[in-house]
Amino acid sequence: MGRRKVEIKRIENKSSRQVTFCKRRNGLIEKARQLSVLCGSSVAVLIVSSTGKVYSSSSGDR
Amino acid sequence: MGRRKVEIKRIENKSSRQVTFCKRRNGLIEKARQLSVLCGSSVAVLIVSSTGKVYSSSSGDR
DNA sequence: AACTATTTATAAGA
DNA sequence: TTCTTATAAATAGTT
Repeated sequence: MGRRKVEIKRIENKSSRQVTFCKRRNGLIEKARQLSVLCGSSVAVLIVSSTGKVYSSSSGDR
Repeated sequence: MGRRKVEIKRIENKSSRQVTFCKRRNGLIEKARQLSVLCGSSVAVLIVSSTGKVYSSSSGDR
């Protein structure tokens, strides 16, 4: 969903990968929240970046 | 992303909720897979439907 | 379950 | 790097 179609394979450029990680991580968590609210389901997401940082969200947080 | 803008609040109609759950659950899991591949990260998603069915995915599955 | 009109996410660019 | 915008992708309502 951007200026160009992107293949789903590892992004080699480190800074591009970092930017994409940040954007898509936020997007994924928002999608999880929406699914939870719209459908009354419980959703948990756990993400560990390639550098080892952990990000998580769950419908129980709110 | 549909014919109409949708408010993020519980869908009251049961069959609509079921259809939306199925579509968005699949979408969420695909987004998780893409994030994992693009950015070399580990991603796990756990979903429990309002009827108690459990769905999960993790980058380790593959 | 398959189809599109439309909204939303986001890849590049500023 | 924070904001913008063109385009790809997801999906709401329809068939």
